Amino acid sequence: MTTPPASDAELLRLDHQVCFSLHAASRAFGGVYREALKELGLTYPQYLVMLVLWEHGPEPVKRIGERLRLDSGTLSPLLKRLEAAGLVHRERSPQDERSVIIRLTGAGEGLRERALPVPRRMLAATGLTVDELRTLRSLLGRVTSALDEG
Amino acid sequence: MTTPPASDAELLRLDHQVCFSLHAASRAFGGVYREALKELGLTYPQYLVMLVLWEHGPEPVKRIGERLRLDSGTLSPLLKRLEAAGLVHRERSPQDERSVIIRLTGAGEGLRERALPVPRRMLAATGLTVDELRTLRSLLGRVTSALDEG
DNA sequence: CGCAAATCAATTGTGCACAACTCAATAGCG
DNA sequence: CGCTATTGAGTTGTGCACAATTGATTTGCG
Repeated sequence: MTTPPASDAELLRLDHQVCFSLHAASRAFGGVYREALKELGLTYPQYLVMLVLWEHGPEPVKRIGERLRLDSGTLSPLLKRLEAAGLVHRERSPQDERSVIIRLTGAGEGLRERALPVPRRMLAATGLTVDELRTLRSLLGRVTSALDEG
Repeated sequence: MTTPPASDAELLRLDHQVCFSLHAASRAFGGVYREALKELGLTYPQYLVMLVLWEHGPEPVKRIGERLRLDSGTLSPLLKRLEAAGLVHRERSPQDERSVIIRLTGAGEGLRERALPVPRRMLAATGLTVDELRTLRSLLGRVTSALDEG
Protein backbone atom coordinates (compact mmCIF):
# COMPACT_ATOMS: atom_id res chain seq x y z
CA MET A 1 0.00 0.00 0.00
CA THR A 2 1.78 3.11 -1.22
CA THR A 3 1.22 6.51 0.33
CA PRO A 4 0.89 9.26 -2.26
CA PRO A 5 2.36 12.60 -1.11
CA ALA A 6 -0.19 14.89 0.51
CA SER A 7 -0.03 18.40 -0.88
CA ASP A 8 -1.28 21.33 1.14
CA ALA A 9 -4.20 21.66 -1.21
CA GLU A 10 -5.09 18.00 -0.84
CA LEU A 11 -5.04 18.25 2.92
CA LEU A 12 -7.56 21.06 2.91
CA ARG A 13 -9.75 19.26 0.44
CA LEU A 14 -9.48 16.04 2.42
CA ASP A 15 -10.99 17.68 5.46
CA HIS A 16 -13.97 18.95 3.53
CA GLN A 17 -14.46 15.59 1.92
CA VAL A 18 -14.26 13.62 5.16
CA CYS A 19 -16.62 15.95 7.01
CA PHE A 20 -19.03 16.07 4.12
CA SER A 21 -18.91 12.30 3.57
CA LEU A 22 -19.63 11.78 7.23
CA HIS A 23 -22.57 14.14 7.13
CA ALA A 24 -23.90 12.58 3.92
CA ALA A 25 -23.40 8.99 5.08
CA SER A 26 -25.16 9.70 8.36
CA ARG A 27 -28.15 11.08 6.51
CA ALA A 28 -28.12 8.25 3.98
CA PHE A 29 -28.28 5.75 6.87
CA GLY A 30 -31.08 7.78 8.38
CA GLY A 31 -33.05 7.53 5.17
CA VAL A 32 -32.73 3.74 4.93
CA TYR A 33 -33.52 3.31 8.62
CA ARG A 34 -36.55 5.53 8.15
CA GLU A 35 -37.85 3.02 5.62
CA ALA A 36 -36.97 -0.04 7.69
CA LEU A 37 -38.49 1.39 10.87
CA LYS A 38 -41.60 2.90 9.33
CA GLU A 39 -43.76 -0.15 10.04
CA LEU A 40 -42.57 -0.15 13.64
CA GLY A 41 -43.59 3.49 14.02
CA LEU A 42 -40.10 4.44 15.23
CA THR A 43 -37.61 7.07 14.10
CA TYR A 44 -33.93 6.17 14.11
CA PRO A 45 -33.12 8.02 17.36
CA GLN A 46 -36.15 6.43 18.99
CA TYR A 47 -34.90 3.03 17.80
CA LEU A 48 -31.52 3.74 19.40
CA VAL A 49 -33.24 4.40 22.73
CA MET A 50 -35.24 1.20 22.39
CA LEU A 51 -32.04 -0.75 21.68
CA VAL A 52 -30.57 0.54 24.93
CA LEU A 53 -33.66 -0.46 26.87
CA TRP A 54 -33.91 -3.86 25.18
CA GLU A 55 -30.31 -4.59 26.03
CA HIS A 56 -29.92 -3.07 29.47
CA GLY A 57 -33.40 -2.92 30.98
CA PRO A 58 -34.76 0.08 32.92
CA GLU A 59 -32.34 2.99 33.01
CA PRO A 60 -32.42 6.62 34.12
CA VAL A 61 -32.58 9.32 31.44
CA LYS A 62 -29.08 10.41 32.38
CA ARG A 63 -27.61 6.97 31.68
CA ILE A 64 -29.39 6.65 28.33
CA GLY A 65 -28.00 10.04 27.41
CA GLU A 66 -24.48 8.93 28.25
CA ARG A 67 -24.80 5.79 26.16
CA LEU A 68 -26.20 7.65 23.14
CA ARG A 69 -24.30 10.90 23.56
CA LEU A 70 -27.58 12.84 23.85
CA ASP A 71 -28.68 15.45 26.37
CA SER A 72 -31.99 15.98 28.13
CA GLY A 73 -33.03 18.62 25.63
CA THR A 74 -33.15 15.90 22.99
CA LEU A 75 -34.20 12.96 25.15
CA SER A 76 -37.04 14.53 27.13
CA PRO A 77 -39.36 15.18 24.20
CA LEU A 78 -38.27 11.97 22.47
CA LEU A 79 -39.11 9.88 25.54
CA LYS A 80 -42.39 11.74 25.84
CA ARG A 81 -43.29 10.55 22.35
CA LEU A 82 -42.26 6.97 23.16
CA GLU A 83 -44.46 7.18 26.25
CA ALA A 84 -47.37 8.57 24.21
CA ALA A 85 -46.88 5.60 21.84
CA GLY A 86 -47.24 3.28 24.83
CA LEU A 87 -43.74 1.82 24.51
CA VAL A 88 -42.13 3.12 27.72
CA HIS A 89 -43.11 4.20 31.17
CA ARG A 90 -41.51 6.94 33.29
CA GLU A 91 -41.11 6.81 37.03
CA ARG A 92 -39.18 8.92 39.52
CA SER A 93 -36.41 7.02 41.22
CA PRO A 94 -37.23 6.40 44.90
CA GLN A 95 -33.52 6.67 45.76
CA ASP A 96 -33.05 10.00 44.01
CA GLU A 97 -36.13 12.05 43.25
CA ARG A 98 -34.24 14.06 40.64
CA SER A 99 -33.75 10.97 38.49
CA VAL A 100 -36.40 9.54 36.13
CA ILE A 101 -36.26 5.84 35.31
CA ILE A 102 -37.37 4.76 31.84
CA ARG A 103 -38.91 1.28 31.73
CA LEU A 104 -40.29 -0.68 28.77
CA THR A 105 -44.00 -1.48 28.76
CA GLY A 106 -45.28 -4.84 27.54
CA ALA A 107 -45.78 -3.29 24.12
CA GLY A 108 -42.24 -1.97 24.19
CA GLU A 109 -40.85 -5.41 25.03
CA GLY A 110 -43.05 -6.92 22.36
CA LEU A 111 -41.71 -4.64 19.67
CA ARG A 112 -38.29 -6.21 20.07
CA GLU A 113 -39.15 -9.25 18.01
CA ARG A 114 -40.49 -7.20 15.13
CA ALA A 115 -37.28 -5.15 15.16
CA LEU A 116 -34.98 -8.19 14.87
CA PRO A 117 -34.79 -8.31 11.06
CA VAL A 118 -33.86 -4.62 10.80
CA PRO A 119 -30.07 -4.78 11.41
CA ARG A 120 -29.48 -7.54 8.89
CA ARG A 121 -31.29 -5.57 6.22
CA MET A 122 -29.17 -2.52 7.03
CA LEU A 123 -25.97 -4.52 7.00
CA ALA A 124 -26.72 -5.77 3.51
CA ALA A 125 -27.66 -2.30 2.30
CA THR A 126 -24.24 -0.87 3.17
CA GLY A 127 -22.53 -2.97 0.51
CA LEU A 128 -19.41 -3.30 2.67
CA THR A 129 -17.63 -6.46 3.80
CA VAL A 130 -17.48 -7.35 7.47
CA ASP A 131 -13.82 -6.34 7.59
CA GLU A 132 -14.57 -2.98 6.06
CA LEU A 133 -17.36 -2.42 8.54
CA ARG A 134 -14.96 -3.21 11.39
CA THR A 135 -12.46 -0.72 9.98
CA LEU A 136 -15.16 1.91 9.61
CA ARG A 137 -16.41 1.39 13.15
CA SER A 138 -12.90 1.66 14.50
CA LEU A 139 -12.02 4.85 12.61
CA LEU A 140 -15.31 6.50 13.54
CA GLY A 141 -14.88 5.62 17.18
CA ARG A 142 -11.39 7.11 17.25
CA VAL A 143 -12.54 10.29 15.49
CA THR A 144 -15.40 10.78 17.91
CA SER A 145 -13.15 10.27 20.92
CA ALA A 146 -10.56 12.70 19.56
CA LEU A 147 -13.14 15.35 18.72
CA ASP A 148 -14.85 15.05 22.08
CA GLU A 149 -11.56 15.79 23.85
CA GLY A 150 -11.50 19.43 22.76
CA MET B 1 -4.25 -8.93 8.99
CA THR B 2 -6.32 -11.89 10.14
CA THR B 3 -10.08 -12.02 9.84
CA PRO B 4 -11.74 -13.30 12.99
CA PRO B 5 -14.87 -15.35 12.30
CA ALA B 6 -18.05 -13.29 12.34
CA SER B 7 -20.76 -14.89 14.43
CA ASP B 8 -24.38 -14.12 13.81
CA ALA B 9 -24.48 -12.18 17.05
CA GLU B 10 -21.47 -10.11 16.08
CA LEU B 11 -23.00 -9.24 12.74
CA LEU B 12 -26.10 -7.84 14.39
CA ARG B 13 -24.06 -5.92 16.89
CA LEU B 14 -21.71 -4.64 14.19
CA ASP B 15 -24.58 -2.98 12.39
CA HIS B 16 -25.71 -1.17 15.51
CA GLN B 17 -22.19 -0.07 16.24
CA VAL B 18 -21.46 1.22 12.76
CA CYS B 19 -24.72 3.13 12.53
CA PHE B 20 -24.37 4.53 15.99
CA SER B 21 -20.70 5.44 15.47
CA LEU B 22 -21.63 7.25 12.30
CA HIS B 23 -24.39 9.15 14.06
CA ALA B 24 -22.13 10.02 16.97
CA ALA B 25 -19.16 10.97 14.81
CA SER B 26 -21.30 13.21 12.67
CA ARG B 27 -22.56 15.04 15.74
CA ALA B 28 -19.09 15.24 17.25
CA PHE B 29 -17.85 16.89 14.06
CA GLY B 30 -20.82 19.22 14.19
CA GLY B 31 -19.87 20.28 17.69
CA VAL B 32 -16.28 21.08 16.79
CA TYR B 33 -17.33 22.90 13.63
CA ARG B 34 -19.84 24.87 15.68
CA GLU B 35 -16.94 26.17 17.76
CA ALA B 36 -14.67 26.85 14.79
CA LEU B 37 -17.39 28.62 12.82
CA LYS B 38 -18.90 30.60 15.67
CA GLU B 39 -16.81 33.71 15.00
CA LEU B 40 -17.78 33.56 11.33
CA GLY B 41 -21.47 33.47 12.26
CA LEU B 42 -22.01 30.30 10.24
CA THR B 43 -23.50 26.92 11.07
CA TYR B 44 -21.90 23.83 9.58
CA PRO B 45 -24.53 23.34 6.84
CA GLN B 46 -24.27 27.04 5.98
CA TYR B 47 -20.50 26.63 5.76
CA LEU B 48 -20.94 23.73 3.34
CA VAL B 49 -23.06 25.95 1.10
CA MET B 50 -20.45 28.70 1.27
CA LEU B 51 -17.74 26.19 0.31
CA VAL B 52 -19.72 25.26 -2.79
CA LEU B 53 -20.12 28.91 -3.76
CA TRP B 54 -16.49 29.78 -3.02
CA GLU B 55 -15.34 26.91 -5.20
CA HIS B 56 -17.83 26.95 -8.05
CA GLY B 57 -19.21 30.49 -8.19
CA PRO B 58 -22.92 31.28 -8.69
CA GLU B 59 -25.09 28.20 -8.84
CA PRO B 60 -28.81 27.42 -8.89
CA VAL B 61 -30.39 26.03 -5.72
CA LYS B 62 -30.95 22.73 -7.48
CA ARG B 63 -27.24 22.28 -8.24
CA ILE B 64 -26.20 23.16 -4.68
CA GLY B 65 -28.69 20.59 -3.44
CA GLU B 66 -27.20 17.91 -5.69
CA ARG B 67 -23.69 18.66 -4.50
CA LEU B 68 -24.66 18.61 -0.82
CA ARG B 69 -27.38 15.95 -1.03
CA LEU B 70 -29.95 18.42 0.34
CA ASP B 71 -33.42 19.27 -0.90
CA SER B 72 -35.21 22.59 -1.24
CA GLY B 73 -37.00 22.09 2.07
CA THR B 74 -33.65 22.37 3.79
CA LEU B 75 -31.92 24.80 1.45
CA SER B 76 -34.64 27.41 1.03
CA PRO B 77 -34.74 28.60 4.63
CA LEU B 78 -30.97 28.15 5.01
CA LEU B 79 -30.30 30.36 1.97
CA LYS B 80 -32.82 32.86 3.29
CA ARG B 81 -30.72 33.15 6.45
CA LEU B 82 -27.51 33.53 4.44
CA GLU B 83 -29.24 36.28 2.45
CA ALA B 84 -30.41 37.97 5.65
CA ALA B 85 -26.80 37.85 6.86
CA GLY B 86 -25.76 39.66 3.68
CA LEU B 87 -23.57 36.82 2.40
CA VAL B 88 -25.50 35.77 -0.70
CA HIS B 89 -27.91 37.21 -3.20
CA ARG B 90 -30.78 35.41 -4.96
CA GLU B 91 -31.88 36.04 -8.51
CA ARG B 92 -34.22 34.24 -10.89
CA SER B 93 -32.42 32.75 -13.84
CA PRO B 94 -33.30 34.66 -17.03
CA GLN B 95 -32.98 31.42 -19.04
CA ASP B 96 -35.33 29.47 -16.78
CA GLU B 97 -37.64 31.44 -14.54
CA ARG B 98 -38.17 28.39 -12.33
CA SER B 99 -34.54 28.39 -11.28
CA VAL B 100 -33.02 30.65 -8.61
CA ILE B 101 -29.32 31.48 -8.87
CA ILE B 102 -27.39 31.95 -5.64
CA ARG B 103 -24.51 34.40 -5.91
CA LEU B 104 -22.00 35.53 -3.26
CA THR B 105 -22.07 39.17 -2.20
CA GLY B 106 -18.84 41.07 -1.53
CA ALA B 107 -19.18 40.18 2.14
CA GLY B 108 -19.67 36.53 1.20
CA GLU B 109 -16.52 36.55 -0.91
CA GLY B 110 -14.68 38.36 1.85
CA LEU B 111 -15.57 35.72 4.42
CA ARG B 112 -13.54 33.17 2.50
CA GLU B 113 -10.24 34.38 3.85
CA ARG B 114 -11.39 34.22 7.45
CA ALA B 115 -12.60 30.66 6.84
CA LEU B 116 -9.27 29.42 5.52
CA PRO B 117 -7.79 28.27 8.88
CA VAL B 118 -10.89 26.20 9.72
CA PRO B 119 -10.18 22.96 7.83
CA ARG B 120 -6.65 22.62 9.14
CA ARG B 121 -7.90 22.97 12.69
CA MET B 122 -10.52 20.31 12.04
CA LEU B 123 -8.01 17.99 10.42
CA ALA B 124 -5.82 18.14 13.48
CA ALA B 125 -8.77 17.62 15.82
CA THR B 126 -9.65 14.26 14.25
CA GLY B 127 -6.44 12.67 15.48
CA LEU B 128 -6.21 10.50 12.35
CA THR B 129 -3.37 10.15 9.88
CA VAL B 130 -3.77 11.24 6.29
CA ASP B 131 -3.97 7.62 5.17
CA GLU B 132 -6.65 6.86 7.70
CA LEU B 133 -8.62 9.89 6.57
CA ARG B 134 -8.40 8.70 2.98
CA THR B 135 -9.64 5.26 4.02
CA LEU B 136 -12.48 6.82 5.98
CA ARG B 137 -13.50 9.05 3.09
CA SER B 138 -13.49 6.10 0.72
CA LEU B 139 -15.56 3.82 2.96
CA LEU B 140 -18.08 6.56 3.71
CA GLY B 141 -18.44 7.38 0.05
CA ARG B 142 -19.11 3.75 -0.82
CA VAL B 143 -21.63 3.34 1.99
CA THR B 144 -23.52 6.43 0.94
CA SER B 145 -23.65 5.32 -2.70
CA ALA B 146 -24.82 1.86 -1.74
CA LEU B 147 -27.49 3.15 0.64
CA ASP B 148 -28.75 5.69 -1.88
CA GLU B 149 -29.33 2.93 -4.43
CA GLY B 150 -32.28 1.45 -2.54
C1' DC C 1 -49.88 24.51 -31.70
C1' DG C 2 -52.08 22.92 -27.22
C1' DC C 3 -52.13 20.50 -23.27
C1' DA C 4 -50.40 17.00 -20.00
C1' DA C 5 -46.26 15.70 -17.49
C1' DA C 6 -42.18 17.08 -15.47
C1' DT C 7 -39.28 20.40 -13.06
C1' DC C 8 -37.81 23.91 -9.60
C1' DA C 9 -38.39 26.52 -5.53
C1' DA C 10 -40.91 27.40 -1.62
C1' DT C 11 -44.01 26.18 2.25
C1' DT C 12 -45.95 23.30 5.96
C1' DG C 13 -45.56 20.05 9.52
C1' DT C 14 -42.90 16.72 12.35
C1' DG C 15 -38.93 15.38 14.66
C1' DC C 16 -33.91 15.65 16.06
C1' DA C 17 -29.77 18.42 18.02
C1' DC C 18 -28.10 21.60 21.04
C1' DA C 19 -27.41 25.98 23.78
C1' DA C 20 -29.24 28.44 27.53
C1' DC C 21 -32.13 28.47 31.14
C1' DT C 22 -35.39 27.03 35.14
C1' DC C 23 -36.58 24.29 39.03
C1' DA C 24 -36.41 20.73 42.32
C1' DA C 25 -33.54 17.58 44.87
C1' DT C 26 -29.28 16.16 46.68
C1' DA C 27 -24.45 16.36 48.22
C1' DG C 28 -21.04 18.27 50.71
C1' DC C 29 -18.58 21.76 53.17
C1' DG C 30 -18.02 24.80 57.19
C1' DC D 1 -27.16 21.49 61.09
C1' DG D 2 -27.52 25.01 57.47
C1' DC D 3 -26.28 26.83 53.36
C1' DT D 4 -24.17 26.72 48.92
C1' DA D 5 -22.85 24.25 44.84
C1' DT D 6 -23.99 20.59 41.97
C1' DT D 7 -26.89 17.46 39.64
C1' DG D 8 -30.94 15.70 36.81
C1' DA D 9 -34.86 16.62 34.07
C1' DG D 10 -37.50 19.61 31.64
C1' DT D 11 -38.48 23.95 28.77
C1' DT D 12 -37.55 27.44 25.25
C1' DG D 13 -35.66 29.02 21.09
C1' DT D 14 -32.94 28.32 16.83
C1' DG D 15 -31.63 25.68 13.10
C1' DC D 16 -31.24 21.34 10.24
C1' DA D 17 -33.55 17.18 7.74
C1' DC D 18 -37.08 15.45 5.22
C1' DA D 19 -41.88 14.10 3.58
C1' DA D 20 -45.68 16.03 1.36
C1' DT D 21 -47.75 19.62 -0.99
C1' DT D 22 -48.32 23.95 -3.76
C1' DG D 23 -47.62 27.00 -7.57
C1' DA D 24 -45.24 28.77 -11.33
C1' DT D 25 -42.67 27.56 -15.42
C1' DT D 26 -40.96 24.73 -18.95
C1' DT D 27 -40.82 20.50 -21.80
C1' DG D 28 -42.35 17.57 -24.95
C1' DC D 29 -45.75 14.56 -26.85
C1' DG D 30 -49.80 14.11 -29.85
